[in-house]
Amino acid sequence: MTMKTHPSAVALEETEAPDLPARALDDSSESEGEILHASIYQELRRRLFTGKITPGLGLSTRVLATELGVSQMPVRDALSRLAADGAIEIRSKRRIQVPAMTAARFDDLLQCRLLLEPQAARMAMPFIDSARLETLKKVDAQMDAAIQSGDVHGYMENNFAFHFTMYRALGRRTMNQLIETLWLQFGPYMRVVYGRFGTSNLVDQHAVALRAIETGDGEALERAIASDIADGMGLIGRNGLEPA
Amino acid sequence: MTMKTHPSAVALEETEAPDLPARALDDSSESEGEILHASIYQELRRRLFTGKITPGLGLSTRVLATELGVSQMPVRDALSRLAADGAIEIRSKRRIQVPAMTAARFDDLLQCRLLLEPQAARMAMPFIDSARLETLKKVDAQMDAAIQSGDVHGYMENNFAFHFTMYRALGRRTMNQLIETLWLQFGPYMRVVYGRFGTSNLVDQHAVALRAIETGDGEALERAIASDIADGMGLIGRNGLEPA
DNA sequence: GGACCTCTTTTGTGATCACAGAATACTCGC
DNA sequence: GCGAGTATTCTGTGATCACAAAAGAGGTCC
Repeated sequence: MTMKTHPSAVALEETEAPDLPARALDDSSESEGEILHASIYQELRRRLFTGKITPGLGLSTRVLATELGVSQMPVRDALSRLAADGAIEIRSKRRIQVPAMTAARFDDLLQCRLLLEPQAARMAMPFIDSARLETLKKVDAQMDAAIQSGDVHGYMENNFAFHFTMYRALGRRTMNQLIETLWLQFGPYMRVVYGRFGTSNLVDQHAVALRAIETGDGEALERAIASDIADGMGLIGRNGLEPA
Repeated sequence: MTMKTHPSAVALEETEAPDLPARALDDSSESEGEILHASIYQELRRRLFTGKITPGLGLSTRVLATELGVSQMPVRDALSRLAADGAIEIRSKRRIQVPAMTAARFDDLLQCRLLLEPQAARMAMPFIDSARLETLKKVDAQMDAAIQSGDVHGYMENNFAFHFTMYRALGRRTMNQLIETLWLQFGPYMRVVYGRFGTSNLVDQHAVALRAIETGDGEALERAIASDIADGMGLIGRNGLEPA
């Protein structure tokens, strides 16, 4: 409706989680700020990672387009990519939505996370310099604060930042891509569960991980991340999932 | 150029590897034959899996569109999805191409494969019924024949069929998605290497895997798949990669 | 008063057009 | 003959239009 040629100014925030000091190497940055559909893709990813988009929520190309001030086209492109990631479901001529979580899918995601992330953390450890370690500590502190105050969104953002600050220290593009795919899929669901049950039951395995990094104990880090995943998602699994 | 309204008939072959008797459960089938861009997505995936699209090859929306008899739009959608999978690179206003393989990326892919596929095979083993086992044997025989006759394309198709007949027996959508992402990325490259060095050096670890399945030895199957991956890609790695 | 049918609205999908930038081909000058 | 600069072609990107199908709302009939 009445937006002729290239609106140019799109109110998109940064493509990453907030206050990550230096974006990790590799990463699909380059100069994507100029390409509209790429910006929108990153923006929607961010919303999924941090649970701003909840499952069952109906997404619409036109609605998103007007909301972001662009035409359908770049939104379509972005949604296509997200569909390829498995983050959203585009059912033919019907509605676009975040797929519902089932017990089977949850187990699937959990297993994949346990297969990839502990190993990724262990491999990344040698590349975590003091700067990154400081970042991790700061993020962890912010996450603790969020847990204390019951700030679900803050918790998820900092949890995301913590994990990917580690993984991205390793330059492995494909491995990060796989892990991101997983987060894209369970992110929306975690938000729902945390919103329903609060963050008070969350235990902070990150402290153990930090100690492991400081002492250079790769195996301990691997175990800590595995526990972190199993604990967090185990809590969700018990509470949030109806028997499928 | 002169193709007005919906050409309808698109010369797309099946979305899967050829002569897989029953398409595995789960799988993104539904009724996607009707959606154009989904068909094209599957077609391009097939070409990537089996190495029909080689790295460095320039892809163009318009060229592909006219080749397939459709407009740019569905091709664009399909390419967007493939870009999300990491299978192709869309560099802004430049050209779309299959990313070049580097030693680092190769190691990355290899490591990811070793992390996921042996486990996937092991978990899938209980679900490999006699029908699937027969399929595996047949595919393996065809693969051997392809190796003997130096038929690179036949080898790759049957190798693909062998692995995914196993993985898809397990219904894990996300895990399969991750593995498919990996194959999409190294598929084009394998084709080049095999084409350059022939298939004569290939050893057939599949026979060991088949025996493990028949005897119900999960650990042996896991080891066999790991060896299969390491052998095959190790051969490539030594021969095909220039020092990056 | 409730179930069924119909009409309207909204949706994703595909096609076409327009534009800016990159890559290639071509030409001119040295 | 060759290199540099220019012009043309081709590219992806974004916008707009058109259409069929699905969902929702409304009314009607029993």
